[in-house]
Amino acid sequence: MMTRDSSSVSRPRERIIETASRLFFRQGYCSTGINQIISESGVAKASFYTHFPSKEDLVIAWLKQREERWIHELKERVDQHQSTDKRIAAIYSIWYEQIREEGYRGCGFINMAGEFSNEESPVRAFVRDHKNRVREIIAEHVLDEYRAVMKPGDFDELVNTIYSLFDGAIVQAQNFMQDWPIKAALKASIHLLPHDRGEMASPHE
Amino acid sequence: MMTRDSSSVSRPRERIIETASRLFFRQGYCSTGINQIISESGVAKASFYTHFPSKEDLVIAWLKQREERWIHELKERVDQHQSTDKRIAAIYSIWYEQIREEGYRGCGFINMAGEFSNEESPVRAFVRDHKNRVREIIAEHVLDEYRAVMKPGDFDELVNTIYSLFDGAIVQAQNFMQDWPIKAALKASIHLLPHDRGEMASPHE
DNA sequence: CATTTTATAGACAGACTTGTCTGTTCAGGG
DNA sequence: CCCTGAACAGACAAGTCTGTCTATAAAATG
Repeated sequence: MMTRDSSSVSRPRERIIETASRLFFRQGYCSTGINQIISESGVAKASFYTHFPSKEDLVIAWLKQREERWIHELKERVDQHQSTDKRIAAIYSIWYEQIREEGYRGCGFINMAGEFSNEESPVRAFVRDHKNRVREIIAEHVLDEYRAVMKPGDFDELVNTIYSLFDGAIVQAQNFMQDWPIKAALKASIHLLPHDRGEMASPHE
Repeated sequence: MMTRDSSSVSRPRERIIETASRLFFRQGYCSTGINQIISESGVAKASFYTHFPSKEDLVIAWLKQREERWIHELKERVDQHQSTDKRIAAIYSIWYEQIREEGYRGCGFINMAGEFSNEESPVRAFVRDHKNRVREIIAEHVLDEYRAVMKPGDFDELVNTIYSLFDGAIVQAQNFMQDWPIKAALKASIHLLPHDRGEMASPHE
């Protein structure tokens, strides 16, 4: 077939990660072989193994890159808005766009973790750390204005709940290949915020 | 090794499904080979292929059995209680028990679906149907008393939200291997019910 | 220009995959 | 008692997998 990714525009290491990104995400870890990765990224097998000691090292490298881009994108979208409502909407906006694309595959991190049953595995550890970082963004960039006016325990619980709702919506959307889980979760998240909650009339912003 | 499942107490077909249940759930679909299944269930390869035309037919047969047991268990637990609050707690009680066991692996259906990227695959279709049936149980066995007092659209949205929260909690619990997502989701689900709840009754547009 | 690094193609090893096939053993029913 | 059907063991086919190795070519660097 020879479907070179972007020929030789970028250096081998980048080409490999870019191809792995596409294939691991679309097909999953087990169902993607090294041979497909090297052939589609137009790289020799030996070159592959000089850059990555093993297949698992590659998937970690990919997750690391994905994490960086993802956290950056998330912060950028959230920080564009002042009101908590709009900030919550911002974190959902990414998924709202993705679900519209062909072949939606949900959260790459969750999907990868699902294929590694050993919870001590580096992949599982990385995904756990990633999810903690997203959780922190929700706490510090999205819901921060509630921290002062709530008991610490209640605030943490609010963060956890909104985060569970978020991940649940992503998984459900992947399952049904429809966007109603995203919509419902967004609405419910705003509804879960404590006090006043007037349907309209958002004073700030 | 010869780790026969339950020797020859049950007929081959049952032994195979029981072993597949354990291995597919714990290790995943791709990481479990036919050879391991036949060796651990103490069955000849030829016997396996007379009962199941292919590995995929086996995983479907397993999911079918799991579905029946699961739906049965769920209904039984829910119907023991009268109040909606307790009924919601009942659906979480299963997971609350499972997370305490060694090697928690979350929802077998979600995990399987994650390994089949082709959304037309029979496995994906089955999981989709399963999730719809669980959703129906939430609507008809858990939240039914709210149906009459809400606008149909609002009721559906409530069901969807509580269901997303449910699945999200399972996935998060699997990720962190802790039970706080279950606790938080249970509390939030009850909080999301309309009427009297906490501060005031909001018209909920 | 020479040397060193880096990438290439592709053969190869060895283990593993699903699935087929042959032949044996054994229990139940006529 | 014999015969049929089901389960058994295990070799085998054909292909996959990850990872190693050799040998050549290109590019970068002194």
